[in-house]
Amino acid sequence: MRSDAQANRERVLAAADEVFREFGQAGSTEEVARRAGVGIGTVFRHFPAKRLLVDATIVRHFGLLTATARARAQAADAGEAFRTTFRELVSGAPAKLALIALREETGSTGDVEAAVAELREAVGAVLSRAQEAGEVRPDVTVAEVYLLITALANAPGDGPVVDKAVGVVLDGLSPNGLA
Amino acid sequence: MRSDAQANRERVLAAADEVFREFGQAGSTEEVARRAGVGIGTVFRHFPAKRLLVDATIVRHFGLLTATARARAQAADAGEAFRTTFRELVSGAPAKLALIALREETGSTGDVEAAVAELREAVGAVLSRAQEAGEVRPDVTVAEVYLLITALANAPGDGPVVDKAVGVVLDGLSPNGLA
DNA sequence: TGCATTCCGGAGTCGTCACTCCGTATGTTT
DNA sequence: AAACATACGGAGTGACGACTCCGGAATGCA
Repeated sequence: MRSDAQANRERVLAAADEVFREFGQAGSTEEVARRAGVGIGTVFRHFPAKRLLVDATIVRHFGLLTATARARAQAADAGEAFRTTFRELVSGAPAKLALIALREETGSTGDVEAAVAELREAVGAVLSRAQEAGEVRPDVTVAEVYLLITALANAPGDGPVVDKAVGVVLDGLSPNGLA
Repeated sequence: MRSDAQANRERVLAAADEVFREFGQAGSTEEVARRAGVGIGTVFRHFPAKRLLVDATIVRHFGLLTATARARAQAADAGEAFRTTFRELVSGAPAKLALIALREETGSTGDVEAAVAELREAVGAVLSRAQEAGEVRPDVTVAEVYLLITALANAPGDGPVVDKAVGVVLDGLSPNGLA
């Protein structure tokens, strides 16, 4: 692979991440090309169909999220690790991911499924540790936690309100919150 | 207004509700016409622009939700009223409302804002009563509750998982859950 | 029942977007 | 530096969707 090709591929992916996060699937390929500073032809050379571009963007994004979740898994305080991971995934470092919502509609190649599965697994690991440490109620499963994360991640609203809402949910997940 | 015109208007709105819930804003006007059993011309006669159709659909939908919320406000048990309303709005009778998400993107006429405000107000009433009865922690505001509802309403996932997640959130909202 | 008015239907228009094609440019190899 | 392979750019194509227009049907009133 030629060096300029590789560089362009990166730039396209970065631009796509930006555009899709802003407009969802409705974001046009042309806009992606414009922001990447390349011609449309180049975008299609790398990703022959729009879905492939979307999928690649999602995989890339989820890769980052999985990495941060895995990093937390090593922390000493299991409860704190869980809560931090939860917060990070909701509104955290790699920025808002309206992409999670996109996932649902994409017919998607297996890559996407795999990336999602990996993220779930990483979340599951952090969750299990926290539950074993008695920091999170034992009756919840990864499915529920993951659902709560995606729900909150896609929620519209101002920062402080979201933070507070997340706090409420975390209280509900704590062992004291057991009904 | 002629009687057939009024009947058609209803049918178009019902079809629009269905289509937009299924496809979001991407649902085509033609599909709405098809399901309503009328020609496209008729749809545009009643709603001269697509946004007006979307807005009218949202207003209609929110009207139903507000009505159910208000009905609950009279119930004897304030805590139970709150929890029931919460559940109803998340996954309840008038069906899933991906429409709430739509609201965010629509440039929207004032009607929509008004309908949303009314629903928030109704939720606020139920919430206040529950808080006064000591059934819901006093430090949460309507904004947060409303955000939690919209977040969960748009969450993808199977019924049981959603139910459980809602349960967790309600635990977090209970006075015991206070951190 | 007849007439005026309102409304309906759907073929046609215009713009947009995903995707193609190929002449030109850039990187790589010898 | 020449020659070859690989990429790039962006005008062009086809499909689709919002919206228009008007001939023909309902509807309601006298």
